[in-house]
Amino acid sequence: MTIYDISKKAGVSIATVSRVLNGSDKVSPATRQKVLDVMNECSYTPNAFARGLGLNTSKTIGIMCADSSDIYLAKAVYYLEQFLRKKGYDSILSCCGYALADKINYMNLLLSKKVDSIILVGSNFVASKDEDNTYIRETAKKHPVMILNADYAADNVYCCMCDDYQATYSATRELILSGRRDIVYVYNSTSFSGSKKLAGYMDAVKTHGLKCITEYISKQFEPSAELLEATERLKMLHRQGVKMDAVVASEDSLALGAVKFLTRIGAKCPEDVAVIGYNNSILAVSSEPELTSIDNRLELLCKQLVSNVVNVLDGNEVPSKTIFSGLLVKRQTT
Amino acid sequence: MTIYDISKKAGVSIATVSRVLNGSDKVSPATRQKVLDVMNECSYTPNAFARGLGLNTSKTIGIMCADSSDIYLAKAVYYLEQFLRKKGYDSILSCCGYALADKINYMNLLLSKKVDSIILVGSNFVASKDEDNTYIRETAKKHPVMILNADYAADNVYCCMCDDYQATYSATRELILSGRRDIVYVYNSTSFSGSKKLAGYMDAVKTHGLKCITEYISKQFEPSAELLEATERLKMLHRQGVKMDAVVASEDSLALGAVKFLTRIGAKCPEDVAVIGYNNSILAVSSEPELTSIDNRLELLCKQLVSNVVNVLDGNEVPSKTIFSGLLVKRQTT
DNA sequence: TTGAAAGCGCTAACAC
DNA sequence: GTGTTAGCGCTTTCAA
Repeated sequence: MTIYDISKKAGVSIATVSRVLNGSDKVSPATRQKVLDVMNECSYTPNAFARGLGLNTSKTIGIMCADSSDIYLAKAVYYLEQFLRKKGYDSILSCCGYALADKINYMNLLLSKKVDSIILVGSNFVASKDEDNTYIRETAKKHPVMILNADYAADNVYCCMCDDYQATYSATRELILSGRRDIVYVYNSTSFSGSKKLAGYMDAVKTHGLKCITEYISKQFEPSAELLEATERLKMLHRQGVKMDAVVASEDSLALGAVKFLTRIGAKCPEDVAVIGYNNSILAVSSEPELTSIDNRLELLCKQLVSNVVNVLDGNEVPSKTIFSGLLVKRQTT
Repeated sequence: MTIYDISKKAGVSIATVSRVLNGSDKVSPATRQKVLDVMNECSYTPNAFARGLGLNTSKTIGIMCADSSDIYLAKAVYYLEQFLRKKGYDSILSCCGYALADKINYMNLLLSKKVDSIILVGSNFVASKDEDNTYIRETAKKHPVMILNADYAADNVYCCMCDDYQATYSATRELILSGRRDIVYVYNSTSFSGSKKLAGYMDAVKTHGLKCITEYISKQFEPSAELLEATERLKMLHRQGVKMDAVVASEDSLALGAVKFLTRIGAKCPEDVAVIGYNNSILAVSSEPELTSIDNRLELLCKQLVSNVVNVLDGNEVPSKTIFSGLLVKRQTT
């Protein structure tokens, strides 16, 4: 069923059908209704290829993320898809892992599908060596690139992020002000936002004349493995006689690892040791005791980001960076 | 950069360029190389719209799920995307919620994008009233429909599922054989797989002359809310004097609710009460004690499903149903 | 082995 | 308000 069939049945030209299709106001109500009726009757749907071929736009946005099964990224993808759809855009998802070569590869694939823009979900897309970001700049020459949770300055690149530095700084400071002195920081990422969080912790601790105790746990495929690893590492620290009365973690899963560690050694949380996680995910609530966690406003970020893409594509002026503050959600571990 | 530009630069016709593009063997090696060189030099990528317009196929699969932020569904989407990409297909994601009207709506949107097939993730797509499944049958007339975790028999519909009935039956029976007598079942879904699980529990309990104690918790937007609700419900049951020495749950989150309940009332797990969850998600490991959980072989299911779509699209014969057995992963709560 | 040309379904500029 | 027509970039007969 094509525009030609409809035009024939309705006794009008294909141009008129097209006008009705695109809501042009240069069609008389009577004609419009006639065409609409025929369309309905035939349950006609326009062919996206033909339209795309002419317009060179697909009303489709490419979403790239390393791993959409990660609780946090999954939530981001979900919000993005929802908001985009409300604005009339479809989303093509591409999970590209953490390797640069794959990122480039998958990005090209997406581009060949004629997406109107690309959203990079997660700070792992921005490398510290700037030459590794060439693929972003290249793509941005043709299509706007939106980045969630990373800071990258380049033409036609727009970032939405949470102030992870400030959030971690404040949370750590709050622990200190409530009398904690030996605060361990457990983290699993050195990405842009990863290092911001780390810096927030370090500055807070140093400013108050305390010392940094950090444990780095390398990224593993299963987050549950990282959780268990965190438990083990803290146990080791404990065995070595390292004192601690608080743990701040860069992810809820790691914070749960800390809670598990405390249970294992029979320490009380929060009386003996306080724990703060990050992301305010379901893990925070599932824990016993429930986890105090930093909420980095994912929904807000996604909403803003989508509003930004749409604006950019409509040719409007859009800020190159949008920054929200994090929120400390207090529960039982502090 | 189009096929015309390339043909001009290479001094051949567009037909030849097209042949090279599609790996036809009716091109002389010399010509092929010449064309390939020009393509490389210009870093040419074919236009997906133009190709799609001619061929009426997009090498793209539509993935529909109610909510991709659900831990389980997110994982499924992830696996599907990965496996599809390996086979050269892209995925358009569509999160359509639980309302029938939206399902239909979003499915039409996907179809207008000319996806080659549609994958329905989760048994909530199959309604018990068969008239509500008309949209599936209609779509299947034109495109193969693949369903993950539900059983629906119709032309051109292919299902991959886990034997949820058997898995729950076996798990419950194992509890009974180890001496448990008062087994509570907590669930939050009456979808196809939801009712299979329920039936598995009920049959196991009845077969052994024990009585059913079930608690239904209605679906809520935040899984953490369901978790807390489970805790409350069990507390109420407990206050009413209902005896229980085991809890089987239809989801890990609900099982964690049970664990939380036990902690709250000071009961020991598994000594006083055993707990079994479902999905073997990260929640199972994050819990303290760690949760025994039924693994419903998601990765395997997704792999099989993708292999099935590809085969159907290639015109090969494919079984209409593929069923895997669940796996009880024993941890500390039993 | 190669080329010419028709056609896929739609949009938009232009003419009436 | 409505119709005619020229593309958009590719695949695929059909001829050569």
